[in-house]
Amino acid sequence: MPLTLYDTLSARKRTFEPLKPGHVGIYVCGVTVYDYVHIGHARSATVFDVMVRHLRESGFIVTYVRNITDIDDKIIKRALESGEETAQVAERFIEAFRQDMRVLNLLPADIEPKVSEHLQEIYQLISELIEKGYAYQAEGDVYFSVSRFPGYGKLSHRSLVSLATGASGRLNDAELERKRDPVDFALWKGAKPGELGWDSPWGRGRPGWHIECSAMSMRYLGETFDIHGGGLDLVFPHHENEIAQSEAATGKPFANFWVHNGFVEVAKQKMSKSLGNFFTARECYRFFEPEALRYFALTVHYRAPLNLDWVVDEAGRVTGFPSIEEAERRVEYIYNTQLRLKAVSPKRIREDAVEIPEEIALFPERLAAALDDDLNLPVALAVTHEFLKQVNELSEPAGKRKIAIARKAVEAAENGFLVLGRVLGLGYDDPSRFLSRVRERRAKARGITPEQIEKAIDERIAARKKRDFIQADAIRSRLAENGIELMDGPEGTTWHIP
RNA sequence: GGCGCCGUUGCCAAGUGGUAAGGCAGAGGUUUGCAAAACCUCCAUUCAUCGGUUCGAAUCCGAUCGGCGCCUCCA
Repeated sequence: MPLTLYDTLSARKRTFEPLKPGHVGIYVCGVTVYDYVHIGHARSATVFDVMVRHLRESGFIVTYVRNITDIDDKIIKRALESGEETAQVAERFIEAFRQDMRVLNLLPADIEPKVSEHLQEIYQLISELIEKGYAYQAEGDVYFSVSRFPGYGKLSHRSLVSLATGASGRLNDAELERKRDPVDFALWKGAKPGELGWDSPWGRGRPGWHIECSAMSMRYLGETFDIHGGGLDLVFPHHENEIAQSEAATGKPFANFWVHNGFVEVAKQKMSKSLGNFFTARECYRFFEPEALRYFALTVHYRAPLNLDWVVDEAGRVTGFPSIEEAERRVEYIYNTQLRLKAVSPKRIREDAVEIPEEIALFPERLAAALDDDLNLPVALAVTHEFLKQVNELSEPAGKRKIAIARKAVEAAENGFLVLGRVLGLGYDDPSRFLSRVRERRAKARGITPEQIEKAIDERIAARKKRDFIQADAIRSRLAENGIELMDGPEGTTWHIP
């Protein structure tokens, strides 16, 4: 079944068809590198990561471009504050950005263009717009003349009239004076003496905010490409302006599909840097695994708001994120299920048995079907859960259920885990390593060392051997008081902290 | 003010014309020395409210109430 995606431009779900059969070009607006990635960026990146993974799993050859904006007023401001060079600030946060993406198991983009390396493309695009009469110089600035582009407003579905009323009164007089129309936007901003700048045909300055995405996307994906993505807050003005610039220059449609993800919300409000209500991803990892954040990002539809909650202690310090911790328990379930499958006794596996539970056999196609439906992430998790449940059913330790299971079923389950890791990017780590990392972090948070727990377990094992269950239970309840749960299995006793 | 989105069980969350997925919490059971984990069963005649269209609506239309987003830097 074909992929459908909600397209902001046409304001409806459309069947996705690539411009070039078998190939997909996708451009996602990345970040401006003046600070660390926050939970909202992580969500956005995860959504598009799953989109790319799903497209690849569906057989498309995908060119995934995610830009880095490394020339921007905020970076300049930041550099001024820290006394660094602008490029240093950018470099520092680019490195941090890449690391943050990596720990979230986000596929690297095929091309990660930086503005600072594409000035030539930007000059050329601006020149073309000036030549065609869509842009004009005003002192050292160059502006795009919005009224010259008839389609302006088609992405954000608003009229020029309504925009004009909103724009006037918000701009400073100096800027307003240079603009022929308040809604016009800068393609090139002239640098004041001493300000950071690059020499251009219009003098020293720096590119306006939107032009880089037009220049770089066209450079790598062509004048018209398949999918352009980003956060909902980029619809206007960023993407609206990109369309205007690009289509004015080429006379061709810019992107075929516009896909926008919803926000992470904090107390029902959008998480954003300007509101200051954000948590950076990296500062939260002492409370949960990055993979938990990834799972959390998949629990709601990509266009819907994702509500973040947290708890604080009396001093007002953050002590946890309940929803993400719940997501982490779900990730633990994935890994525990993997371990149970591995622990199935070979004696139970029969070559001649043929029965494969359909939740296992059909998991890959059900997952694909969920994602084909406008990337329905919660349904993808639901079918994943049904798959995992059935794998657990299959893996019930021998001794409890001595029923033979088909080798084909085991293989289908193993394949299911590969698909899960490949498409949703979940359960890709070494199960034991992941699980012990989680429980050791939780033990540490409770001020207990794994050694102390192991020691208590050894004592309990000795008591159990003597069938001294009173003593054994006493040890167990003492641990339970500290939140530690023991599991007695055929392989011995393990512990975990829920 | 303009444009747009949302309101589903105790909580989270799918479903967008054919009679309510999934998770958490809760209840019962299988298993266990007892537990935990795992699995099984149960858990919304009802989808903010009120009207309308339809054989049929959570899903379409209108009104009302409530929440949010964009219109300015923002994933």
